[in-house]
Amino acid sequence: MKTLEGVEWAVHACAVLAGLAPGASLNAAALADFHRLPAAYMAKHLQALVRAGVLAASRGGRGGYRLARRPADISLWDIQAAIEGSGPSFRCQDIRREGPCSGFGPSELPCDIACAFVEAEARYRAHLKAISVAQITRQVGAKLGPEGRSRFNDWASERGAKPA
Amino acid sequence: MKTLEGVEWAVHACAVLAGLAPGASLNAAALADFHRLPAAYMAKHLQALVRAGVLAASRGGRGGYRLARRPADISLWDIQAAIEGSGPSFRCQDIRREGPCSGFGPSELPCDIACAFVEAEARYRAHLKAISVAQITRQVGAKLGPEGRSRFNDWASERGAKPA
DNA sequence: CTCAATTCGGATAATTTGTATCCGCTTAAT
DNA sequence: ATTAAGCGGATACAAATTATCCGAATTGAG
Repeated sequence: MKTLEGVEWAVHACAVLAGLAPGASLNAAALADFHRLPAAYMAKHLQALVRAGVLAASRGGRGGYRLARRPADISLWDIQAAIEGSGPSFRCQDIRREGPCSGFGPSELPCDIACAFVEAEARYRAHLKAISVAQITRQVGAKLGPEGRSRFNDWASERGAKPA
Repeated sequence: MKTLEGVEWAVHACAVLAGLAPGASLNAAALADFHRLPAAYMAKHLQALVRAGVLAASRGGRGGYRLARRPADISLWDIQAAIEGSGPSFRCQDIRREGPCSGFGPSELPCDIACAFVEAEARYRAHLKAISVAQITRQVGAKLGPEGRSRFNDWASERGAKPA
């Protein structure tokens, strides 16, 4: 039950993109460098976000990554699912089917233990689904203050992306 | 974000113990054999449950594991925490501290991204905390039916544990 | 009271998973 | 044509998970 650190990277990357002008893009090297992360590995996560439909990529000179839809329509769950997969965390092995009591009671009925964990996960996901990248970017931007936001815009311009 | 399979084993083991007479115990070999699981590895998980105060162990001949408190007072979260630890799943690396915008805004304030994930985890845990081993055992027992419950009691007796 | 059987407990090995990098290929702008 | 950039696969490396073994402690019988 550990969240992969790639999820943290991916959310931060999406938050940066959401802080640019709508439709603006940055390449993998820039997104990695903003947080001083290894570019090669960050690129792999960005590819996963593209496969999941969270980001869109443009190849060739002056290419890069941009959000595939509006920041308000991208949830934290979308990002986590892109990196870790959307399958259940609790994978019921149905060990109840083995042993002296197997065969008693309808085996079609779901395992009560698995149900409990699946429901708990549903609540986890529901909370992340309710939080958008737009919200995150707004909160982070507010904490940065005017000077920090200005610094961010300068950085984006240097990297060839149009600031918000 | 994968739940360790040991959690499933541990919950099933606790559910079995909760189906016995109050205070009755079973050894690691018996608890593993009930679901046809490797005894040596099951024993390791049972030890973790003891360290967490969920189970109590007795050594020597006729020893074994028993619930450390009433089934109604043991939650699924207690068991998961015993196996996986109670620390947060999302471990914020504070990567926001690096890069061109570091130092802007009060660094003492928590990272909004980490907060969102921590809150989602809290909802996950809250649901598991609300479900007791007693509930699980009741549901599983109901599904087993009279014949299945009788089979379970016979098995427990063979293994030297007093049935409920 | 000793001895042997039993059982837990910690240390140890094997396997899988996650982390990270590199290279060839395709694509697009200049 | 040349350069910039993403894409996918192959490949090391590190860490966590899975699994097993052997010693220490306890009980009960003789």
